[in-house]
Amino acid sequence: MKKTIENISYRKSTEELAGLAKALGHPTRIAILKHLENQSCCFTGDLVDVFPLAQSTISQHLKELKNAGLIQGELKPPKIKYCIHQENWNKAKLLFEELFNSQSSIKIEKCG
Amino acid sequence: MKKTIENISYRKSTEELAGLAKALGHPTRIAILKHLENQSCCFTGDLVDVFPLAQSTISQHLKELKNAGLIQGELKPPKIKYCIHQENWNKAKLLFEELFNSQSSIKIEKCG
DNA sequence: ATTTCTAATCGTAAACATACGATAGATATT
DNA sequence: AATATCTATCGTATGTTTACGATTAGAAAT
Repeated sequence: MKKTIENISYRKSTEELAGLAKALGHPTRIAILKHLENQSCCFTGDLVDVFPLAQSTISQHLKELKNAGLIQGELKPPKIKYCIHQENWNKAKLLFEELFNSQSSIKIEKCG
Repeated sequence: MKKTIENISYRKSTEELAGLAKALGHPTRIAILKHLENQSCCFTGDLVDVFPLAQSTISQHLKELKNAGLIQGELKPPKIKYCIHQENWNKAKLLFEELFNSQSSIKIEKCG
């Protein structure tokens, strides 16, 4: 990003969808989510055993998923239990569905 | 990426989904796709008028969408007509559906 | 042949992402 | 109080992305 151009603004749903997609845009994070879907929840340590990555790296990925709202962490001292954030997960699902299903049949044919 | 670790390999569908999500992970590219859905197709030049971005930047975004397989370009000299790649679009749709719907009810409860 | 039009590519700067090890903080256990 | 455990955060190196302007390439029209 060369220019510190005043940022282009898009519709809220566009920004949201892009943000979610970005969070999903790494295989490790997809794998973590798939793991959570089977598992109902897990701890950081579990994932460190599953993936050949440093604990700090896993933690970083979890943070991104949490920032995107896709997962939530619950304190279970001394551990932290991560689960899918069901409400946001459903919202995300809807946003993707909207993208993939919204091809209007009334298309503006501008092309030759 | 500090380490030139021999790359972790994930299941094919995980890699594919992550790749697609990454391509969707920028608001400009989401907006381009939404535009294509209404429009049935468009030319690079059209998008340059719609978005306050340089022509080279738009072209770059189109390239990424093309690499991800989400759009295709058809030569209409001297222009190039871009459309949604319907077959891959449907595949992508399925992969996301699979992610969002696959929460197994038989969850392995490992958590306290 | 020259000009015009469209879009890709090149070169580049700045920002962001991904990985690591090391360290710090919070809570149990001893 | 001291120790052990778990996880987040810091600092850092390296690779990738995003933006730009300039240039190039291809086709059509003059």
